[in-house]
Amino acid sequence: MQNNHHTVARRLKQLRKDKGWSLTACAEHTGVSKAMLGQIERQESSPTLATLWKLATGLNVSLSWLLNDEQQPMTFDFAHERIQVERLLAFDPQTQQEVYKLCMAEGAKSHSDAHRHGTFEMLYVQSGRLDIVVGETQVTIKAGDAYRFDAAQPHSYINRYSGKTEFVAVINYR
Amino acid sequence: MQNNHHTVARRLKQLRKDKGWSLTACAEHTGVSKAMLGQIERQESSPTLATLWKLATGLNVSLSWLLNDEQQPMTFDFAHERIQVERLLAFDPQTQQEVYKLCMAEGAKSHSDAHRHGTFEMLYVQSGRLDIVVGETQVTIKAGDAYRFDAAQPHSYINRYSGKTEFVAVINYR
DNA sequence: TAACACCGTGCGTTATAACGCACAAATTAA
DNA sequence: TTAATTTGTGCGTTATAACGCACGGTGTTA
Repeated sequence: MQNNHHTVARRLKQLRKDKGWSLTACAEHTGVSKAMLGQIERQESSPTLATLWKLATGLNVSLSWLLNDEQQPMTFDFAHERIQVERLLAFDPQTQQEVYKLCMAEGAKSHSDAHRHGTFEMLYVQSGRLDIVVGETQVTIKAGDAYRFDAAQPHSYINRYSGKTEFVAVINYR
Repeated sequence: MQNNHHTVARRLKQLRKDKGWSLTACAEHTGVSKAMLGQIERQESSPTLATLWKLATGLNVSLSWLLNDEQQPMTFDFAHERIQVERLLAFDPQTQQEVYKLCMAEGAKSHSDAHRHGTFEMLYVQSGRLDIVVGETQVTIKAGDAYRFDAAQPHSYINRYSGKTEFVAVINYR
């Protein structure tokens, strides 16, 4: 049984618990039989797409979310006193997104290892300039501009310019 | 048969065509039988999660992508001369995201109808203040703050404050 | 032209998803 | 405390997913 069955089981159990639904109540809301819900939670059966769709709509979640592994929130290296990090929006399992605002002093540099496949970042530079190095690619973003890249590669933020740089990092996990 | 079956069928056909694979070749790569592949493409059967997983891995795509409809880019109402819109990042099919920067003059208001289920927006206010009305909920965001909401509900942006408001809108489609 | 290879479809068979129902255990109500 | 209700599991039945295989159609080659 692949990871996805495990994920669906975990998600279903959690959602049921959150809503305070018994298998019977959940069956009424989703249109999937109580016995089948039990089988899914115990990973004793591989649900069809039609059944998965019933689950997603009855539980009011997206199929993607129901099938995907929970991602670990990204952690910035907070040890740099020349880099200030403020979390604007916490990681949300529903949207698989988190948002940070960073302020990098002149000369500051921050490196991130590759994240899980499918993760991407969108940066919006509010003031100053920022150099982004993604794999072998280097890009400079100036104030008012945005840049999106595949965060499943090692990447660095560098402020090689005079004065501080302020930017917003939006991270979307897949 | 729900939309998802139609989506899977379309995706499978397209991928097969792109790779130049016959049903036989595709069966060899995915471990799903030729006859079943045909059934899926003709939407004559609802594949199980195990089969979907085989497809996704054999075709080297994510499950999410295989199951989700291609989204249409959002369109802002450009008719308002009191609202300036700049597209920072175009809609990208891979990330299903697009990014805009908006500047709303004092008193300006912009309304959006509900988007497709699963769409969400993240707003970052750079300067000024902004009122967001989502369904029955109203929130005020001030400069430096971010807010995320379900864009599958009708929503409005309103600048009820003196002076202009500048903010970034990040739209993620599901 | 005939022979061959490949293609997608449909059929019958097997495996399993999905169900309704009964039941034991757990929980709640009197 | 007992009785009533609810809960999750397992069983047998039904429906259907998934398969191997045969077949007609198409294209290529000798």
